[in-house]
Amino acid sequence: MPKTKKTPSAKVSGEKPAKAAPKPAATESVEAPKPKRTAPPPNLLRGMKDVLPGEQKYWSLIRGAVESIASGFGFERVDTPTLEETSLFVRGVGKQTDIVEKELYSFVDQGGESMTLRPELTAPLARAYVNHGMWNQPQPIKWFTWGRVFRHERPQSGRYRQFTQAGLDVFGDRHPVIDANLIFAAHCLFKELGLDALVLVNSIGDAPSREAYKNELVNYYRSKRSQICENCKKRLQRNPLRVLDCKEEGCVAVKAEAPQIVDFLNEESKNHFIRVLEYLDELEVPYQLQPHLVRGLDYYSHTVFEVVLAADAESQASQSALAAGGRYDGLIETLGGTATPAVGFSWGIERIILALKDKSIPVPEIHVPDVFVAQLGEPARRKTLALFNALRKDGVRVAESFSRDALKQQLEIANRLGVRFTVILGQKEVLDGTALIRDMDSGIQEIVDFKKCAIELKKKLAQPAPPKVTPPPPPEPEEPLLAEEPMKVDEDEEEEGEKGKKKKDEE
RNA sequence: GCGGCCAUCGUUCAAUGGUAGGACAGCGGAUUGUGGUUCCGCGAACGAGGGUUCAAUUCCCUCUGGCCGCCCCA
Repeated sequence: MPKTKKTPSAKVSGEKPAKAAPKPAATESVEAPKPKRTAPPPNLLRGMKDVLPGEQKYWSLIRGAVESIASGFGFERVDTPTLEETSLFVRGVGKQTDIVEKELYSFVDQGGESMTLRPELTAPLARAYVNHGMWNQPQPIKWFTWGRVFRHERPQSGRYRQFTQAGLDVFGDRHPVIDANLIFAAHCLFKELGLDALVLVNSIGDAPSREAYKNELVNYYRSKRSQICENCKKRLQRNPLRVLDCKEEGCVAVKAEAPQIVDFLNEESKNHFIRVLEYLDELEVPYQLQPHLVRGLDYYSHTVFEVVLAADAESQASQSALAAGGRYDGLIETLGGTATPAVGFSWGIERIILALKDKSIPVPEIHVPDVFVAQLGEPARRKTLALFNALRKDGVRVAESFSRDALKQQLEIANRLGVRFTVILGQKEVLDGTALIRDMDSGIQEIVDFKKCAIELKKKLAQPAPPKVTPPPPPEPEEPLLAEEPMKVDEDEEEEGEKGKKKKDEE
């Protein structure tokens, strides 16, 4: 059975048969050209992502969890503008940092002012604290914020140019218990989401301690100069702490013997750190000391931490931090406020979503309607319109397909949506002043008074849904852990399949 | 910013220097007002621009975008 019958006329005339038309249209004119695109569609900007409806369940799950943690721990929501004066980040985050040096989305507006799409949430929050004289309020100030941030980096998975952070920050309290409880809050989210997470923690002390350590570190690395990479030699001059992040073989070896900052903390800094760890023990937060953990932003002091998946703790994966933060006691003063201690962190929402997907954590669907209203015929359609709105106002999650005529299609949609009940209104029901309530699971239909329809439905919905007898089909088979299987076998098989098909076609 | 790999219907996977094929999803049918199964049909793609060629989706270059590593970071 040949798939395409070529009409002789088409062959003779040499015209392009516009695909294999089911009806022989040989005599018809074929000139109707394929509709051509007038202009290529605009592209999504590099490193940006659309969040389509299918993704929303992740966002709403995390948003809900984050909000409940924030309010549970006593944080109040604050939203700052996406756009800030460029100088805020130069002063706050630090001129020397990569974020400010090469990743800023900055531009000059029509008024000639240099402004920047915020690359992080902490500096704007600190600015708000200063601008509104928050030190006049009872301390500590505990703020929760959620927003998009922008960094012009080379995108890859877990790294976008626009991404979302949610942050918790405490201003005006230097007590170590604050640090510990905040770390606990950061970890809480992962626990609630079912992700096995681990806190990596370190202290970089106060400024004098840090200076002393930097000197010693530089001295040590200079003594090993022959063993370290070119990059690290540069780093020693520019930003010495960064050498500890280097993954070059030689540098890793040198790092193993390198002095650790804890040994350079002055009494006060050390004491603070020890007490943070004690409180973490008390809170039973799974943490790991990382003597070489440093942060890239200038404003950090004392406690610094990251939250990673327990599975990633060893692998040192570069995009593995799902949340990170620390203490920044000097920032408020740097921005012109009265010296105010502060500590905070941010969750990286996109990375958490990736982790959720990666671990195949089940995420509840959103927007699942309970009831579908179906209609047959124009009079019924009119009544359905009103019924739909009555149910909606009553708080019933209800769906429709007003424009369809065939009941069959409407039931198909109702089925796909997964509603528990479908209300059917037809010619007959309209005349009788009744409605049909169909239980989509059992297929049992009940005739009810149209006016009592809403009440009846609410009564039914109040009862718990019976457990589904047929379990949903198992999700896609797990990817084989061993991906070393040679693929050639499959190819051969497919080739044979192709041949077989061709043979059939020839017959 | 640097290096490597890649780019085909909405998704996914093919094939090809000369008509781009399947699967899934979508849409529409299988007689009057009943979904989940089945059967049939339809619409749907070579990222953009240049070059080589009689002819480019295929070869070459540039751009754009994606993935991975580095820098750095959530």
